[in-house]
Amino acid sequence: MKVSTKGRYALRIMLDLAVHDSGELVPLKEIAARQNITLKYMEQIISPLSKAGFVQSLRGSSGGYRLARKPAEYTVGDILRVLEGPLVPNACLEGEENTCPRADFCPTLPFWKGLNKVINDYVDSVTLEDLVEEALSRQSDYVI
Amino acid sequence: MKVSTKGRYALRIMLDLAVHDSGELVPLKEIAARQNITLKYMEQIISPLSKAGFVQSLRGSSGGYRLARKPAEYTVGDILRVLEGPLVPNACLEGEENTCPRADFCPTLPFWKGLNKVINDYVDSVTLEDLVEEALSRQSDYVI
DNA sequence: CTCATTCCTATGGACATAATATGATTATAA
DNA sequence: TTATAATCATATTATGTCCATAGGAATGAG
Repeated sequence: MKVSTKGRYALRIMLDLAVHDSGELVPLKEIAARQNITLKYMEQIISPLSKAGFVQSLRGSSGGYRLARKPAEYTVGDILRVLEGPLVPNACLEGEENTCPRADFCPTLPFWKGLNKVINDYVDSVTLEDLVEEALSRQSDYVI
Repeated sequence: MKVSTKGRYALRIMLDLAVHDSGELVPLKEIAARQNITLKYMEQIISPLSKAGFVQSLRGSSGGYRLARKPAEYTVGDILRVLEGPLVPNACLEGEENTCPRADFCPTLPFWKGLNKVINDYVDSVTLEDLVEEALSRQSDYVI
């Protein structure tokens, strides 16, 4: 019942990019230093975010990353799902089709659907901008 | 972000006991046959439930299990936590003390606390009795 | 070109999950 | 008492995921 480190780190990376968003590209090396995460591990985490179009990147010297949209336009759920896949508490809720043979009569299915809903409603109710405000109110030097 | 099979099976076992609660002891063999779970695996799952005082057991011939309380007196969260441990989405929320060195300034901590709250509020808002009603309304022969 | 940076892929250790298996212990029925 | 049927306790094994480390290829600016 845990979110993996990849999901949690993705959130920290996106938040770091949001807090340090000056329009300039931010090299991953800087984020790695601030967040105390190894560069090589961060590359694996930001790659899916880039492929999903959540960040813009430029290779080569003086390259780096920057947010593709405004912080208010990302929900935390959006970000977590890129790294975690669907945030479902039970495999029977995954996929379009009901593959579980018990679906038609399973008495616990409504419970799992309800849990799924409260989780996803919540993570989609918080935006990256909310976290930015939280970060600014908590620490003056923006070192997250 | 998944509940393990042990947690899900625990719920099905408790529900089976609730639906077939006639005051008599129910041998695990019967539940295993109805739920299509191997007896040996079920033994591992019901053992913590028994130690937690959720079910009463009697050994020997014509022994078995029975609920220790009324179905309305168990929340689904109670049952899941016996098998899963605390239902927290992030390790930093576990334990009494704040062991995470980032806790004092971490800008994502309030988000995780909020997620933790909606999850636990929900799982504790549904009781075993609610599932019994769901089961009876879904299938006439009570074979869950 | 040269250097910094993104991008791609592979590898491995640690740990958890999901079973399966074997047998010991206990209590009831006959 | 004896056989039976159930709980209880460990151990083993396969499988998979998580968390990271690593090496190198491609790219772009100066």
